[in-house]
Amino acid sequence: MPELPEVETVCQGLRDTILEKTIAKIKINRPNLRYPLDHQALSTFHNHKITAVTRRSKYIILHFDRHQDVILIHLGMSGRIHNYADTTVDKVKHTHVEFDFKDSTAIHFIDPRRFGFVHVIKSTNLNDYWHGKRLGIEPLNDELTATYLHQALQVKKISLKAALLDQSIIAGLGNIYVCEALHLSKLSPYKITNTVTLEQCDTLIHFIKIVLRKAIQAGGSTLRDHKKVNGDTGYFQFDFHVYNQESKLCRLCEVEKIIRVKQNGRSTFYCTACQLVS
DNA sequence: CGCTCCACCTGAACGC
DNA sequence: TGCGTTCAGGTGGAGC
Repeated sequence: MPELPEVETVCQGLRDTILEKTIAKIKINRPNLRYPLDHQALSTFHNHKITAVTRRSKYIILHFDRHQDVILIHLGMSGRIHNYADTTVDKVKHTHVEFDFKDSTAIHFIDPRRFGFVHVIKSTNLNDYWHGKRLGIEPLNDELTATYLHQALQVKKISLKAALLDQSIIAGLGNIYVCEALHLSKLSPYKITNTVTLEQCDTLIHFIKIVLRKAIQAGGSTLRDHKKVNGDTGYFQFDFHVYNQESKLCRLCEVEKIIRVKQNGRSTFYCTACQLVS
């Protein structure tokens, strides 16, 4: 499911529903997702209150009152979190973790493909954790400057598409928003990183921020799995210029048709007329 | 070391 | 209807 806008949408939904709620019980229905679930560590959150929900890249972080650890949730490709008005509802297929609250509401972690995971980490070790994952900077942060990106791209010789998917440069972009940002920037996904100029980096950053902000406003993109925590779909998929728009007319030049190619094993959608290598 | 590929899973969509 | 194939929003380890 989820790139940064989808994860941010889920975080916002969680803030609306579970802040200040106290965990009654965390139920684990499956011993492992991508990684083994730490039953013991998760049980230490019983009777603790959620004080904040934050996001780093595509990770959701639950913070608690009087607890030195945080719960990290990654949604993988197909993960979602659903809010329930009571703890006794019938759970849907692939509900792997249930967080029951003292007020008898609940949130469930659902993930058919099980590429997602739930980790317990010491708050003080969070920075080390991000460091270990080689996470780069947040795209919506002011830290993302043309100078930073230019420097990062200059030392590499890979396609611009691959570089933007590299989480150690910018953390949070995925296949959809990289395709969209490249198109708006009129840059070829095949352009080699060390040929990207400072000005082009500036343009790229401008459109990365725009496309992410718009997508967050739209509640993310629902292709199949992504849902807000209340069950609503996002609707940014209706604003796609290139992603999943194969053979449709390019919305920039209105002449050429969007094509789909394979890059590093993943689909790239782009306009051969607008998105130049030079 | 830098980079590409593939596995990890389930399920939906499509072709025959 | 059913079976086989391909594809999907991410990540990280193997191998070149």
